[in-house]
Amino acid sequence: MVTIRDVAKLAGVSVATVSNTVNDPKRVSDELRERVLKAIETLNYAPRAAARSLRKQSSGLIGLIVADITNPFFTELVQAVEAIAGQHGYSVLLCNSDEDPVREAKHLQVLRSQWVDGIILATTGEVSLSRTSLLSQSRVPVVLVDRAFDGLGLDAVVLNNRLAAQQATQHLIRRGHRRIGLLSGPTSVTTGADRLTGYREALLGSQLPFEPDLVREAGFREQQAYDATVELMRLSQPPTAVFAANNLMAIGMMRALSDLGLRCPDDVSVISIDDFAWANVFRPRLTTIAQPVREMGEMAVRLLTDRISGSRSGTGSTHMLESRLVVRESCAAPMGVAVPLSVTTP
Amino acid sequence: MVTIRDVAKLAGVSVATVSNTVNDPKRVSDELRERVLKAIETLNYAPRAAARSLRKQSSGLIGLIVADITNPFFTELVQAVEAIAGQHGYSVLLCNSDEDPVREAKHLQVLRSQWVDGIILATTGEVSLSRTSLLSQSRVPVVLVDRAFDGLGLDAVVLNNRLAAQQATQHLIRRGHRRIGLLSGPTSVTTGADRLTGYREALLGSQLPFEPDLVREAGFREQQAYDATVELMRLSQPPTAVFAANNLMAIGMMRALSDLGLRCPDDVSVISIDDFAWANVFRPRLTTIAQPVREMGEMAVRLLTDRISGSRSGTGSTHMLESRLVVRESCAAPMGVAVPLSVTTP
DNA sequence: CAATTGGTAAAAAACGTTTAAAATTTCAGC
DNA sequence: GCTGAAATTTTAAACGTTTTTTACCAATTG
Repeated sequence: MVTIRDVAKLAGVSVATVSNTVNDPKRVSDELRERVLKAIETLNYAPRAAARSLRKQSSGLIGLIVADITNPFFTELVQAVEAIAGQHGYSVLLCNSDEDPVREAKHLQVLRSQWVDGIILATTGEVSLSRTSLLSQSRVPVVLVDRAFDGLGLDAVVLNNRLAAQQATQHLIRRGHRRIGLLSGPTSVTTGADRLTGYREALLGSQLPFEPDLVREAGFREQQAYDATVELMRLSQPPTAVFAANNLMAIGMMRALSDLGLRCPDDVSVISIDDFAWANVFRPRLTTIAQPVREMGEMAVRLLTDRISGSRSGTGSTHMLESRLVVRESCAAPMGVAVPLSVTTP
Repeated sequence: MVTIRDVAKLAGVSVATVSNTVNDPKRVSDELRERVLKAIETLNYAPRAAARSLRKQSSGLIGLIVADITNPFFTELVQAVEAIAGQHGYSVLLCNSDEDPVREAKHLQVLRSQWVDGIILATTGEVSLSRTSLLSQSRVPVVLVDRAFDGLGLDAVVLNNRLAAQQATQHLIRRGHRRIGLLSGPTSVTTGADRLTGYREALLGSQLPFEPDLVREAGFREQQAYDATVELMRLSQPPTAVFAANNLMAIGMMRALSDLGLRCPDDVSVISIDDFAWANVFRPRLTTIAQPVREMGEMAVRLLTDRISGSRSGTGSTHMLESRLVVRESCAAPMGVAVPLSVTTP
């Protein structure tokens, strides 16, 4: 184990000089800096983060808690956050709550004792538990991502979920659909509730009735969406199109349709929120509402580092990013309905 | 900021007693322990990891470096490692090298200065650079995963890649194929080289000729596989089946086939290494060779914690896990060839 | 009854840095 | 050459734990 003392001894200077050459090289004369650098090189010295952060009262770590790392949305978020945090000189401590509020709370405890400099949190939404530990825990800056909640004055970066859901629903309406199903997320989390709202607003805007029977809560999960799709399609009057509120549910739905012997988009059209790299390897290629995932990660990191540096303070605000419609092949006109010309070449 | 001193003061004991009740409760009398615990509770005290690890010479952190986190194989590996490391009381510092040896080396530097207790490394294979920094860096235990390399005596947990490639190739052969293409990974990494070897062995075992023209190096990347597929299919005698050496290349291939107007499995059969959650949402559902990803993560963590605790020592060894054939729909008999009965109902 | 033992608690010494304060050197201006 | 200021370097004091050493007290033993 090579410490700063060893370097100092070899270079024939004090430890303070070594520390200075590492942290603020211009404070030390050319000659000594030269000697110190050489000593560091030959000893292959690296300062010990634990000692440094003890003294500096900051760890150089940020915590990232995601709800489900196997969800491509979060995977891409993790990728972006890790890359951008790295550019800012931070390493990231990754936590995966697996949609479990208890695990989320535990992770928060760990992050607290690690004294991370900040936390980016995609909460499970069951905030009762985590909220308290969040609050009680010292002044660690927290930025929410994907899923917001009010009342704590935290910064948040989220999709404009209402508009996104409107976009999706309107796309189906423009294609001529009148009975549009919804695979909804849990309304206890903002992403679930807002997307439901957007769906209703779109219907309303086109003077279409809202039929509760066509809406199924499937918890953002694939298997639940599979089951819900089966139910929907067995209605006496099944929907001619379905809007899935996230990627996992879209996949569950596709699987169900295929097992039911229904063809997409011939028998039923599908659109969903969340684009992902392989959406166009599916058959049919999925029409989706894309989220600017990378920008979300980027913004979250920037908000967080600004909080950490103190250049940002006061109560936080919610930052909304806009979605983008990606038209592929999974939406067609319902059987027997002529498609308006304007839509045939999107 | 509440420190151990504050707790000690409130409980009316020395700091040593507080430390003992936290770390080794049975060393302190019931009465004092009671008082201390209460004080900790009311102050909501959490020991500071930096101070603790400075003194204990261990950080409770393990570093995990993956080559490409958006690759579902690595995503699942990350999930497994994070979960299991958590059970062992470790948090994981996630690093994504993006198949870039330079980034990998940088990450290793960071992990070194963070003094992680151990590292799980899926190396990019370009070891020249990372190898040196690995060697020079102190005695941090390292476990390689997915991709091994010899000469450093490190523990490694990998797939039995030769056998896996044999399985894949033989499956195609049994279906009646005689001209089988290979989308290969770079032979500079073990996974690439071994899977190529397995492919050749399978051909040899069935007295089929090895035709270099049917083998394309596509760097484990989707786009390169796309291009390679186009080339393959434009040969005067194109293959009737192709074995893609990983998931990403299988996807690139499917995309290319579709763009070429070729149907799978009617015109060309496809099999690949790496199963993933959505392989059966693709059309056709992909026949794959599944890796026991979760077990690999589990074993890697166990090897690492054993090294850390010192219960394992000496030069490391390579642990091979076996693959499993998952038959779905992407492999059929070549046109005009009768399929042996034994394979029609796999 | 003195001496030893055993158990519990407190005091104090690390751990390896950074940084404020003190000391030394350098150097310009007179 | 002297003075004071500026630049550079060193000394020493933190940072918050854990752990070794020391102190204390009671009980047991010779």
